[in-house]
Amino acid sequence: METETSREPLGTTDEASLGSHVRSAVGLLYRRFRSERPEGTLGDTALDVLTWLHKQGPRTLTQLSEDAHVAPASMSQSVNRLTSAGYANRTPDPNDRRKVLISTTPEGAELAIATRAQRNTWLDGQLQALSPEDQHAIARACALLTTIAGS
Amino acid sequence: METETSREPLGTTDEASLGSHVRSAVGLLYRRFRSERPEGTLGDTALDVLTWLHKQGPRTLTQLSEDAHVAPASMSQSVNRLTSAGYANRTPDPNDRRKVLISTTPEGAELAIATRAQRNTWLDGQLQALSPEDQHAIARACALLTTIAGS
DNA sequence: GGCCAGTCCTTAGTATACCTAACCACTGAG
DNA sequence: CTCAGTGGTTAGGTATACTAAGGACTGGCC
Repeated sequence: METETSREPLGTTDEASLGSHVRSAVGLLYRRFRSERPEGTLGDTALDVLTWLHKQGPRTLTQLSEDAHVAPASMSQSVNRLTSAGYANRTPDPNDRRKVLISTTPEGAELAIATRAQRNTWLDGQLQALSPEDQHAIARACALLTTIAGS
Repeated sequence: METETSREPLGTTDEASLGSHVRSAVGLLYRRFRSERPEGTLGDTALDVLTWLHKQGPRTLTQLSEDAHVAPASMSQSVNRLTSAGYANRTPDPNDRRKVLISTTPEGAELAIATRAQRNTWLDGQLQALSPEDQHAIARACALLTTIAGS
């Protein structure tokens, strides 16, 4: 199975490094995912936030902004959209009232699950058509790249 | 869902499908890449366009919009930014004057190469620290996912 | 007690990038 | 020459991000 290695062994080709491929693939996928989004629904960031909250429980705004790699002010806006749509709540932290704990409402949790499932239908279908080895490669790449993104 | 390969090392929960992991990794990487962007420079889309033009030669606006999976109107705006910055030209197609051929200027081509190299420094550094197998997995995943995104 | 630096969050203003809808400009068929 | 279809553009709106500026609270120090 050296067929793929011969294509891109990192840095052999002039400018087409592995990083370039990763970057363009990410851009393409991101736009593709966005185009799947039905109108009138939450954006990708807002939905991600909802999912994190659902999985990890209440988080402070700063924690969320670090999770998403965005500035706190940006996250505050995203949370605004969620709260004004009734999908999340802000609760002052009783121990440190500078902090605000953000949590999902029941509707928010439900929406997070439902929307993710719906949006992943197409992608999962495509992925399941791949060979187990290919799926494994993708799973591995995701884990690796997630780590890199968080570093 | 239960028929997934048992070596799935990612989430243990049933809802954490491979598609979910791909999606969240893509979102994370996208935001990470964006945060690397120095201010006053071109956005990701504009830069991608410049790179495609450099590699493939002149393209019509509709072709570009299909490449990027965006609406023609959106691409028109992105091209506007490029042309007003002097990095691309619009040329009416002599055979069909409804069409507009978009091409890079020399400055645009140069910028595309330079900026990509600069932006990929960090990512390539991270990637080269990985084992060859991991790099291979990522290269394979990129190829697979690029195909999926384009389908 | 009261002051003050630092932390956490918010609001305001700006920019990128995407969308739909509406609208020209041109082509090719009749 | 009219008209339907194609290719592009502009207008208006949304989502997301940033920086800058400020309010609210905490904890240490006088």
